[in-house]
Amino acid sequence: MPATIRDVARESGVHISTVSRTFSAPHLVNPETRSRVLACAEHLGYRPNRAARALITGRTHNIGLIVADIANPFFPPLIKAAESQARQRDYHIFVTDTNEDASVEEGLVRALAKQVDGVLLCSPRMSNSLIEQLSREVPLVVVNRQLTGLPTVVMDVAQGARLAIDHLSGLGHRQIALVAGPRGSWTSREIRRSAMSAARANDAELAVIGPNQPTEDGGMAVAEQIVRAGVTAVLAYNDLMAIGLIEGLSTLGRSVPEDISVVGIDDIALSRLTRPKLTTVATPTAAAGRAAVDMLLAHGDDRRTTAQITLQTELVIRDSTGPGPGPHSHADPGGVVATAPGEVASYAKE
Amino acid sequence: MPATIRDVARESGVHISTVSRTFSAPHLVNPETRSRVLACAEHLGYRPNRAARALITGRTHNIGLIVADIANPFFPPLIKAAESQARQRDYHIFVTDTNEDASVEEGLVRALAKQVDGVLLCSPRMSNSLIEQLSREVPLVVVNRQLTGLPTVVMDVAQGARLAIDHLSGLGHRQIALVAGPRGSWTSREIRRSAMSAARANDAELAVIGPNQPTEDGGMAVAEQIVRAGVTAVLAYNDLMAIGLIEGLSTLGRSVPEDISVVGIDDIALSRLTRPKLTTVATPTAAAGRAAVDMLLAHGDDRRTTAQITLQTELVIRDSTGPGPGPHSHADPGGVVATAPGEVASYAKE
DNA sequence: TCGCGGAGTGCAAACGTTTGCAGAAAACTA
DNA sequence: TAGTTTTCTGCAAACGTTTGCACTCCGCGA
Repeated sequence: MPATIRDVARESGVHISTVSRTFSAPHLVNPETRSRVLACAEHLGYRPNRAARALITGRTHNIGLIVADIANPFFPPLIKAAESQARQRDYHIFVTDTNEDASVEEGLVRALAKQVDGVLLCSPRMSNSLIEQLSREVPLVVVNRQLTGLPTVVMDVAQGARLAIDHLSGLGHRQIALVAGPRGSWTSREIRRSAMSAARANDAELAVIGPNQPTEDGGMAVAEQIVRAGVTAVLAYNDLMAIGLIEGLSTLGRSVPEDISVVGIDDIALSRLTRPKLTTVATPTAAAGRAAVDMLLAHGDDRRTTAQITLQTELVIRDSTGPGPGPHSHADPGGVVATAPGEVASYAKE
Repeated sequence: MPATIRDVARESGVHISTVSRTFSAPHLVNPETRSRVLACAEHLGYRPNRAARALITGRTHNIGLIVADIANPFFPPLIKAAESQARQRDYHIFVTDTNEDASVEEGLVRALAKQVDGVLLCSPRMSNSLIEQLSREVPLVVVNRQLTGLPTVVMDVAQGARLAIDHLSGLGHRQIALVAGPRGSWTSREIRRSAMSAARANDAELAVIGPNQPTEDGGMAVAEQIVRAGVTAVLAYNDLMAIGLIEGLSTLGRSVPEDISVVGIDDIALSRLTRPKLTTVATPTAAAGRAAVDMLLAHGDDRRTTAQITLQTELVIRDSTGPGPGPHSHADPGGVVATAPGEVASYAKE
């Protein structure tokens, strides 16, 4: 029913190849003919069928974007940035959600493989080897996990965790808990590794709790363990968990930051709106989205760039952290200036 | 490079049509042949090219889902529900975001048109006539806007607004403000219409403020106007604005609900986590997502169902509303039991 | 006058599938 | 046994594009 290239050709009295060229290589056709063709196309409401085009050219001009949980406010800024970056280059982003489920993830990549020119895999939960295998079926850029041999974009959460622990130690906290993220999360392991070494360096004890669901409920669920552990400060895997935890603590009669200090990670918009406002490690999510799109589109046909990008993080001190029982050091607990969130050009190369 | 149907045919010694049938009509091929073909396919890593298939069948097995703002927590539950509903029927959902921009919206529908079997248009900002025009280019289901002649899914926000105003009036509020949503929003108009008539019925005055951006910032931005208007209660277009507003009021030294009562709409997860917890009108977002997918897929080839579905809403009373200056009526301000959020089968037909 | 080159266009073969039709073989039915 | 149906498979034409090649004109310089 919709007009095809043939209809336009008939109506404008030229061959279909001329119509095709009018759209995909305008300089090859006589301006006069071109405008006639365009007029007919307009009149018939013709739009080139991208699927048919893809069949020939091998490029769909679509990019798949797979996230663990679209309801996690961490992702939307990344998604939006990726979308606008893609749109500028005449690409479309198709977003899908895996429900934090590794097997769904695999199926989605496979399903997407033939309909897109590449996939942005954010915060994957599947195994490294599976990712490597999939990367042979479709160009992949992995976000939030480092993986040799594949193009990746990660945030420097190790630095962030270190800053957070230093901050808490500086406030006099000696008993700190780390609320871990989901199983299979590279970021969670990275945070843990770095937080442990930072705690050791500060003579603090670090109790690791988890793995947990990275949601408000997940945070709320560990409140009791936190209280039982007797810690005076907590670093949570993400802001959502931190917020849930604060809520959970309050129902147990503990207040933040008076009784317990809490630090989140991500700096989602929400963390400015809760009471108390959340101290957190800001991650440049939008920049990550843009960078990922750039990397995917960068290597035109010479497949398999394996550039690795690490984006800086920054500690943002708000109201959910306060002095602990220990001696109050006056080491500067302030934030480190990081990659400006709006700056694409300034990816720090690793 | 990736294996095609021809490779499989060669390897298994049958014609390509047999391979094709092995996948798309297995009952037509001899079990023995079929298993041989499947083995070869497996071995070669063959997956049917959906684009090529779509060219012939005219069905892509994809559905486009366009939302105004993916960062608005109202949408994710709808998206997830739609995704899982679609997945069950072997369809994929492609989500895109318009940044609340009507012109982007139009472009997206057009771009999506050829790559999907239909589009779910959520909370559109464009004109009715444009929507109707687009619906001739691609099957459309409109969510959050009523439109004759097109299949639509809406929430009964009129009822919700009425319940909210009744609740506030019952608490003794006589000067109420309505913080409107964005220009072009059907829902916002509907709320306004209903709230005005409910206010009249309750002998209360209703000041309308807006249109506004439907975000935290949008809510925060009107705090001053609210204070100047001298109202004692507010109904906000959505929870996000309500939360922003509460924050804004607090920086102006007004506390909720002591000085001013605030009611939101949507019942996003977050509204349970802010302090005070938000009184709000719950909308069955997940059910809407499922219903929309069902409607799109329902009319197989007999295009153009024009069923209209209205989902019930429910008032959820939490901590952001309290007694006003006026006489305290004892009319029941309680919530109305509505469509269970998990129930798909129970869409209320209009 | 001839030859040459460039600009514009048409031709037809692809791309990877599906599917109506037809033929062959096998399995029934009478 | 012969006829009839069923089951399976192959053939070839689509689907809507892109693109290398070849052709025709036309203008230009020698």
